[in-house]
Amino acid sequence: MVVTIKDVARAVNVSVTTVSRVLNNKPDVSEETKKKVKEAIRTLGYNPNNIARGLVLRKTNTIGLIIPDINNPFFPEIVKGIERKAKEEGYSLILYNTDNNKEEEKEALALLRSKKVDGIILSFSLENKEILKKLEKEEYPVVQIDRQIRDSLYPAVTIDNKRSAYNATEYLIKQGHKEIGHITGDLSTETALERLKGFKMALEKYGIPLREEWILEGDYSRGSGKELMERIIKLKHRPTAIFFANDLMAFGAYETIYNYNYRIPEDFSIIGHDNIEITSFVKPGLTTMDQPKYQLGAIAVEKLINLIEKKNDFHSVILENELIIRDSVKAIR
Amino acid sequence: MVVTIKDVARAVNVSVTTVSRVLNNKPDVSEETKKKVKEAIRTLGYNPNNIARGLVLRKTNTIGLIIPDINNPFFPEIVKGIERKAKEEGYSLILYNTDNNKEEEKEALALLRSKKVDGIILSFSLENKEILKKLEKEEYPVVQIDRQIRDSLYPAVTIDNKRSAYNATEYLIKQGHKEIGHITGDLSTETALERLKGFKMALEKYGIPLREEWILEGDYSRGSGKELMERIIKLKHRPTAIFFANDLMAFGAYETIYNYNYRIPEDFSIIGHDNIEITSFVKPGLTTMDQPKYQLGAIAVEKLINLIEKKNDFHSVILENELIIRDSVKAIR
DNA sequence: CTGAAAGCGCTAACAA
DNA sequence: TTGTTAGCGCTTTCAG
Repeated sequence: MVVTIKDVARAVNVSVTTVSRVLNNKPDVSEETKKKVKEAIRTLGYNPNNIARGLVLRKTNTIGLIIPDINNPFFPEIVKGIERKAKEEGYSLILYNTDNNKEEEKEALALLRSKKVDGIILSFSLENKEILKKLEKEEYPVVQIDRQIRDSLYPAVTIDNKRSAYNATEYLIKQGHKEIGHITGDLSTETALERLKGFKMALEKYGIPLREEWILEGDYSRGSGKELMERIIKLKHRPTAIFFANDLMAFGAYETIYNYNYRIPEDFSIIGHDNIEITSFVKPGLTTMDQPKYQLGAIAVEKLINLIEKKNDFHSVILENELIIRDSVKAIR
Repeated sequence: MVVTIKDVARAVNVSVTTVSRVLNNKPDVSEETKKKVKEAIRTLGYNPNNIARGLVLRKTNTIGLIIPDINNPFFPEIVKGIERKAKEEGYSLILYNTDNNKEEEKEALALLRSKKVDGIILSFSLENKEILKKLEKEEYPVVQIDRQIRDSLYPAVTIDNKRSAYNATEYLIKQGHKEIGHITGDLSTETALERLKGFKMALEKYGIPLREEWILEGDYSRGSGKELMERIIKLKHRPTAIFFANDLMAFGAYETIYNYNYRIPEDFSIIGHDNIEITSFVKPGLTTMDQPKYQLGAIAVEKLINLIEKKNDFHSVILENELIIRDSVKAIR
């Protein structure tokens, strides 16, 4: 049988209130009883039932996390930042993986709510923006991470994706490329949309014509990078450089390129996005836009806790990110 | 204000009991009231409070997961298997990352228990075996994954690590290598110990002398692989092949080897362990022992649920795993 | 088919 | 400094 607060009260011959008081370090309890209670707690091996406590306090000290794909190396680092910070602040983490499925997103949300998590950090696709609107009305604490839905008032913790894509593309241009393609992310995410915009902006800025057949929609998966790269290789007229909306797709492209016996960067210059760890130990090293992943996670937790504590901090935060130059882009004249 | 079961009861003018009954699909409630109740639930936007339910039912439908490092690509796949299967079975997942810290392991356990999770899946270091013994006495449902503590009665879901290491080493030998090193994992884990045993067994079986200076203890991190490879390179007499206890350390070694301008596999043959996704897109592709990661996770959930449901299934399961041959091992005569 | 009452383990006024 | 009481939102006897 599991030991409850009653058992320890009985053991020491005090009321449960008193035990509760020492449990929560409240004042107004004599040193002596405090000592006795603590003793009993230890000998009985009492472990407080946080779920009962949660019921009365309306606080579970748990936050929910909904992410698209824990298998995409971009996310584990974010998760780590979230987990670490959350633990530090006394929160546990309930994790849901949606596989980019809109229905799963909804379900996860409902589940998390019925578990009465104190707040939720999520990375949603645009299709579920209505749901966020509803949550807003209830003032349910939510912070968006990586993927922002702009219609929502909920704060987001992201980088400036448009600018980041602009910088990536500009780098290609400054290396002398004039024929540049872009494999986008899943265009039902704001992130992919923004990166596409940034890409186009850069082309326009430098007066480089945009060719629709060089802009292909991927879904952030390695497989889609692989496939789409094949489409590009089969084109009669091919770009000399390609900006991939994430590193994983870029690696998919590596495979295809090698399969066709082409070389990087001699035949195709490749630039990625996210700077996931493996970019550095692939050959050639992938030039990419870094993202402060761990920080993204940690800051999201801070923002969420502010919301939970009614500090009404609805400002989004945009973190700086920089270009990491490695060896996958060739300078041409 | 959040809407409770009382609110819907009041709205339909029935008792909370009745509402509870339709919530849980119990019989003995007329079609008509059922309809009305459901209607009210929808219009009021009622979301059951699972935490209150958990209090009375003594069941949270939540399981805890304690893993060493979500950033090590080996784990996200496991987590995915766990998350998926858990969701399928109606459970949520609380995640704790320990960074291989023994104290964090303990804390996570205590926290999870006070959150009254129905069971726990964990990957622990040997140092905490006493704690597991204690849990056993309380019949707390626990399943071990990847890392097994043999003193514990709790079932483990793993591969046969000794055999796996044996096979890896044997492969090296059959490719003609006679001077073979081994970078172990953190030797406070059973997994690393077993792999070391398997390595030694293979050498012995084939009458190959074991050289202590070629056996170095790592900690499963890329950094340690990098460092230890450097130690090996600085040796006067160097092995021609090295078995790394996991792929991540092998990749660390790749770096060092390239930094010293050596080549793989010409100068060093490398074999890893785990077959994390990136092994295939690194050059040269890393030859390694596969692990059925997703399955490991899914099966652990099954076992845990059996335990939770008192099916008293304490048998460990050992999954098959195979050698994946790529290009990091050279055949020599 | 329906409801009243008790209780899950805990905290928080309020009294004493 | 301590205890009594009520109640968090729900399920479950037990009666009707």
